[in-house]
Amino acid sequence: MNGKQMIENDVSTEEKIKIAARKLFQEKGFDGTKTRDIAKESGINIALLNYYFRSKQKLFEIIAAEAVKDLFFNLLTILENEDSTIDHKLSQFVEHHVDLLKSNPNLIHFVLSSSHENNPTVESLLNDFKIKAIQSSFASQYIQYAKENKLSESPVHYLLNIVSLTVFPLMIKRLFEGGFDIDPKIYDELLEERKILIPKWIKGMSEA
Amino acid sequence: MNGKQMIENDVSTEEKIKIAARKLFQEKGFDGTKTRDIAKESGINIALLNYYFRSKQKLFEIIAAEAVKDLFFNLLTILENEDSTIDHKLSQFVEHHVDLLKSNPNLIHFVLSSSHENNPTVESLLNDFKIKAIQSSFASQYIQYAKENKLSESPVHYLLNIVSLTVFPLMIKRLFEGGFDIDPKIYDELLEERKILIPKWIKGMSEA
DNA sequence: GTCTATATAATGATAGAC
DNA sequence: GTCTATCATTATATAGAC
Repeated sequence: MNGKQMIENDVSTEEKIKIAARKLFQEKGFDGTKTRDIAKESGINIALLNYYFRSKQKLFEIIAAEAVKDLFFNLLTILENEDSTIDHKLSQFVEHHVDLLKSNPNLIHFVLSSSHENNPTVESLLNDFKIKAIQSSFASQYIQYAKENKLSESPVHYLLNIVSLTVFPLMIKRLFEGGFDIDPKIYDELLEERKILIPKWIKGMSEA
Repeated sequence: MNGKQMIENDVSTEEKIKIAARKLFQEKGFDGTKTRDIAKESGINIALLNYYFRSKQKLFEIIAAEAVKDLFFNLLTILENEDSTIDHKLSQFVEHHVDLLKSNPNLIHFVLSSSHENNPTVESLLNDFKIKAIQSSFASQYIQYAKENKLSESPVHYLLNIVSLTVFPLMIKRLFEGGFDIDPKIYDELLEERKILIPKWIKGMSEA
């Protein structure tokens, strides 16, 4: 058995390429990222990229698929937890996304941009997720919750509000900090505060 | 005077190019848009594009600058109106942006993407706007308002919430409709409802 | 598996005729 | 002002040696 190429405690070439590709695609998008840049960033050459992934397009699709999963997989887990109340799911949703997007600020932008550019791979992955979410136990749990709490507006508003309040501030983090010499910690603290504030606000909104 | 090239009731070549460029840049970004595509879309050829705008880059900068202005110019007018209360400005803000982004759904995405990709032109335009907003009469008016209403949280949260609730649902309009056969009118009606609901919600949040 | 060299295609921009 | 033809560069992908 001398085929063992991936040494323990090290990173395989394939993974090196993926790491570089992920970084560049998420920063500059598909068209803005050149295979040469990926090769340089990962310390290999273009031939190897094609050896492992056959084409830039195929490599992109792998990266995009993983990004969608990163963004949505844990979300489904949260939504489908049968032992959790709607209120608890709300708290978890906010906490999870603030943490996730603080550590990977480009993730949402990448997924939104890719779907915006009518990327079929991303579109179909997003669609799969939407179907799963609608079919999940969360849907019926939420309907029950809305009845009990006599939520007057459409449930779509309720969900839109939660996502908007949580995700949008993470999307404009750079915009907020750019230009001035604002310490990134200030905005990070603000985001931490929102983990607690958003559930509180959502309550207040329903009662308004 | 035979130099009159722009015929009444018609569109100049320069404008034709800009219209095509605006559409494509906003859909596909700088790197995704090819000069040949712009030429084809506007019914002219690449040579003319360079004749009028010297380069793809310069054309992009013009389009990007106009997009930032479209997004922010009216906003400053709303904020700086001395005869308007904070509450009224809030209503105007929501109404204005729902209308603006319904008619031009790509505008925000384009501006956010461009700033995301560290486009210096867009960055500097956004920065100019931020300075103007901070220096505007709105800033002091808001501080006064916050005191009177004893708003407990940071004013940044207050502003973030308004923008998040207003803008984010417009950013994911396509995402929401895509995949299923959802009538776009449904989401449009939802957005219309938000013109009235968001100011109400914001009140409720402050009191939570 | 990894590299260098190269084929093939596309892209931005210009020259020069009309 | 507008066009066709063309150049120079860059990009993706592959061939073939090691």
